[in-house]
Amino acid sequence: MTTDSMDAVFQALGNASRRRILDILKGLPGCSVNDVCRYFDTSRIAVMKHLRVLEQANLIVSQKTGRTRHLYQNTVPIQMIHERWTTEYSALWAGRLTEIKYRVEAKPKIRTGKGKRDGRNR
Amino acid sequence: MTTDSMDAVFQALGNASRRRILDILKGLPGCSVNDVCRYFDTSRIAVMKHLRVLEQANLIVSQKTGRTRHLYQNTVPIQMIHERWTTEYSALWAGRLTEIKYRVEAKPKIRTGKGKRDGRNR
DNA sequence: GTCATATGTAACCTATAGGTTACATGATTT
DNA sequence: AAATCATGTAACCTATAGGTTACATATGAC
Repeated sequence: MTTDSMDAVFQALGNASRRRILDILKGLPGCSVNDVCRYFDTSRIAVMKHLRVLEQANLIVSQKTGRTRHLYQNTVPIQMIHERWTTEYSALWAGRLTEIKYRVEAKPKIRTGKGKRDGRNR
Repeated sequence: MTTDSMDAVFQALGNASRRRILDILKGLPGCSVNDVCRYFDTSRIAVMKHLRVLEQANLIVSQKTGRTRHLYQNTVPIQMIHERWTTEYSALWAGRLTEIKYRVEAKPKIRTGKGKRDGRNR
């Protein structure tokens, strides 16, 4: 999982309406766009934008049959993040802070151009 | 954990620089703002804005001694989300999709005012 | 064929994200 | 005391988020 796709997943999850859509699709797999809209007070277009964000983050998939678009939750990205975290932070989850291996490496900083007039802002 | 704080946590995690800061603090607990800045090519102010977002999401805490501000990761919010997900999506994690209980309830939709001229956009 | 329905697209608006430079302030060092 | 250093704040800029209305298109029903 690339860092860009992690960006997309977390950003998509960073909105209560979108998390709610995932809950709805969990309960009504294959439902239509209008079905989802019934749960919201906002316009259909706003919901469709949320669906677009979720689809680009690969958190949902859609399949069109006729004129209706059927929506399904895709649990793979959340599973991948879950697995990654449980391995990477396993010591933290268990509360065993001392077991964490420190492995941060400082990359040489270059910071070319783009101003930097006042050195105190570095 | 309120939905607002979940918003804050996920939004904070939805940025690679901020996730990187968490990794840095995991490896260098108690380091200063300038220490963190050495890992980035952006200005110190940009890093401080990321730190503000992380602190408002409660993902880091800071303690000032003298003129230096010491930064520490706070694992509680991620632990809470992890726990919530492992209970709520436990069937999904294990790949047992059929075990999920459907429990979505449709709230009556009212949608007062604010336009709605074209009914097709509902 | 006509009409209603489900979805898609375009243009617009306002608030926020993420970056910058300039400047201010308190703590250490010399 | 003076200089330096770590941090904080203010003002600004551009791109994106999240919402709206208006319009377009394709499909199902009668």
